[in-house]
Amino acid sequence: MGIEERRKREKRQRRQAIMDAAKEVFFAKGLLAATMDEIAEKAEYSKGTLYLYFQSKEELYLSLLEEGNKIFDQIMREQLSQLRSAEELIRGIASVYYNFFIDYPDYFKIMFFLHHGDLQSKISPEFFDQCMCQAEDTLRVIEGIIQKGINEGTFREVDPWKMTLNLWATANGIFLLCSEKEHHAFMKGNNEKILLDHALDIYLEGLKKK
Amino acid sequence: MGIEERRKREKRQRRQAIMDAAKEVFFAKGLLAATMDEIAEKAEYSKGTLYLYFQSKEELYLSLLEEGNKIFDQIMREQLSQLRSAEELIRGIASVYYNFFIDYPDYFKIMFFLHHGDLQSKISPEFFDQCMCQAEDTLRVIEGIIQKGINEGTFREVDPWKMTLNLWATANGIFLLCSEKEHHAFMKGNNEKILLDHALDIYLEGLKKK
Amino acid sequence: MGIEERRKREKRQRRQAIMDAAKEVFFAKGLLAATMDEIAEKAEYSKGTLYLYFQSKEELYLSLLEEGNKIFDQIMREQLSQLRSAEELIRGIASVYYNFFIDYPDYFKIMFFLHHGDLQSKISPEFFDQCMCQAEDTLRVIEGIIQKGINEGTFREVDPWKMTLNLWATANGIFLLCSEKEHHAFMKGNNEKILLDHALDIYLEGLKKK
Amino acid sequence: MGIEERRKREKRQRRQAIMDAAKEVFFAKGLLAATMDEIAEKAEYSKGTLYLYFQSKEELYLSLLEEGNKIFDQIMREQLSQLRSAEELIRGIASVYYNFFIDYPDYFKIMFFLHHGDLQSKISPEFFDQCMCQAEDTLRVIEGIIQKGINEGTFREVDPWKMTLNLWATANGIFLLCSEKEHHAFMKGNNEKILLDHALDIYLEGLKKK
DNA sequence: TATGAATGAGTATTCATTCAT
DNA sequence: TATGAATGAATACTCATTCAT
Repeated sequence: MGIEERRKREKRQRRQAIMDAAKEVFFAKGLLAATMDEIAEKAEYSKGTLYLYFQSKEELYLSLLEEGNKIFDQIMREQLSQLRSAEELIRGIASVYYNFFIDYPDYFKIMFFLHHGDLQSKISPEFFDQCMCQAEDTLRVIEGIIQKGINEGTFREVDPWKMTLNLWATANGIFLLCSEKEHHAFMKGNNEKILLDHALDIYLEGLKKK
Repeated sequence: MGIEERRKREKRQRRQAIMDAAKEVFFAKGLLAATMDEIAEKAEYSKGTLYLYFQSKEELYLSLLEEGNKIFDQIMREQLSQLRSAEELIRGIASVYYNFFIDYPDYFKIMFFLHHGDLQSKISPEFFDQCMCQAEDTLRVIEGIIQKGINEGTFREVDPWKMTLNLWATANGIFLLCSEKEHHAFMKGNNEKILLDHALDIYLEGLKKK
Repeated sequence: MGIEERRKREKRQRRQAIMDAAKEVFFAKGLLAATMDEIAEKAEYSKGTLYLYFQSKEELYLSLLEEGNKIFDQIMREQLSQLRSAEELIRGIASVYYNFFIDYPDYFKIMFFLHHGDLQSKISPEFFDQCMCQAEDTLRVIEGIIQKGINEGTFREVDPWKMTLNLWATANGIFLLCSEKEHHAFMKGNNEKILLDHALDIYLEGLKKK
Repeated sequence: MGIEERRKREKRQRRQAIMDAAKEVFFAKGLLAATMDEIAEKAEYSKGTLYLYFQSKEELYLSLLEEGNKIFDQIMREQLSQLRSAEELIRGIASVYYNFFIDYPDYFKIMFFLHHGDLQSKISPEFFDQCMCQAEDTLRVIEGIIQKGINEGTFREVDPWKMTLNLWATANGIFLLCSEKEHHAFMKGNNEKILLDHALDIYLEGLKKK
């Protein structure tokens, strides 16, 4: 009885171990430059074993994406239950996004650079769409919050969807900037948190009704 | 004398022809997936010839980056000569950046994705630094403009450097968003220009002294 | 006792089940392209189990050959008991060979293509000899029949062994031709049976004493 | 002037050298078991070089087939110019086929076992058809000779096409038999030539009008 | 200077075989 | 006895780089 369960659990664990190794390698090198050899070595399994769990390099890569999406989805949902004022909600969602970026930088970057390299040609359009839709669902929540702010008279009458895209683009731009340039002198004293908060300060000031 | 000159000019032209071919291929396929064979074919030179002008695939790639930096630098300088109000300057620089993105999408993306995966390990730190410094020079100009706005009493007393980074990150985030998601339903009716203008509207509204 | 017997019987049955699966796969794909995975799946046993019954892929393949030889031997023997005229016997044996080809195409082709490429290097010479000897025994029967025809004055004084080899080669040539070319226009209206009968007509006409 | 020519000639020679090495390996091991590594080693070129001349293992294999077809075609044509009696022509063509088998055993076997392995799936149907048609053209010549013999009153009124297929199948069966069994005791004193002549003796005796 | 021919290390993937349970 | 998990050697094919001409 327990034997079957144990096997399944162990199988899941091995699968996860491979994914963990893959995450490191894919993030460090990118999809194309990463090699199954290196992943296998890092996972401490033979290359053949990798193919028992994933049909191809691409499938392995995509499995990480899926995992990232799921994790973000869950975190999001937990936070959304605590509704407050529009401004607080905006800052709250930014905070969730920031935390995800900090806690799961690998996932974030894999998700973010999905487009890069030759994955696109090997990704099934269905899967790609699925990712987009998941993302849009989340963004629509933000749009709703801005609309709420407008309705309540807190915010000026801006286009809530444009504003949503601006917020998202800004957060991504900041994270990207910090990832790339974090070691550079001109970033001194600034990090994702500080810059994101600063951007929100200005944005919210610009949004508020006077 | 004239002979010497002609030779140099021809040499420069051949080098440029190779870079032009490389640009197309690198942009279409990315650094790793692009092959010297394909670049050679497109340039209508033999593969061997490529190595007379560039020591390696990576050097060829980097030469494009350098070129992009130079072009942007020049455009920037031309615009900076026409100084006006702080707000106009901010919008002006955004416009320059936007035009560069539109006119030279290849350069922009090569510059922008420099960090991602492939190249990182092969780039010489010196070269990386050089790029950073060039970028910082430009950003310091923006900082100066914001400072000017504050001094003149147009803008609130924000941290001009943080604001600069925010603006840059936002523009990049928007361009990236539009590149990746341009074909998706939720981007309908929005493009780089519209979103960038919208972001500036809100930012500038938030920046202005009341 | 009964237990022991049942076990042996079951063991034999499992062995046979594996061989049946192997037959399908080997015939469909050939020795090299067939995989133990596929055979295991078709046999509904694990790959490991296959190795309990057969030491290697090649041994499994050869076991089929042996089986084919045995079956042919048995059919042959049954027919040989009904001796009649030399011509009838020749046609009878051709008919047996034809029926074997039709009823057991898998065995036939495995036997027939034993020599080709793949297996040669891995077959033990002893096993190969064993097959040859089995074949020779059968051919000697045919030789005997021709000799009988000569002795009885039915056939001309030909070399009975050469004639035997001719008959065998002709039958094999026809079967091979039909296997390979059966779908081609120029085979229209002809098949193994028709061509074999036609060849026998001419051969027997040429053999008969005038 | 001569430089270009020399290059072409050398290129052809290198191509031929690779084909010669491939012939040996393919014949010894079969399509599937042969490796590009081994062919490269035998040809004394690097594996990469092979791919400069042939796009794939299969293309290399097929190039041999094509070569074989051409050679046989040419030999055939030369012999056909010397028309004589029907019986002589039959024996003449048999002789040509025999000589081809002796002189080009590699080609013969590659052509003959075209069907084997997984080539069929990778061969373009056009190419396959082309081979068939070439073969049919030759066979139609034999058919014509038999018809001629019938018309002249030399041969009995048999189906000339069936007879043609019989002759072809018999020759192939004999060559196959001799290839496989040449080292075996029961083949002693017999070879392709002897058996083919013997088969023709009987066939022609059976064909002749009495 | 320009070329095209050659190279060989590198990559994803497969599969017969082994072995602990 | 039966399994399924793991292995690693093998294989076709690629491509940046070199070099003789």
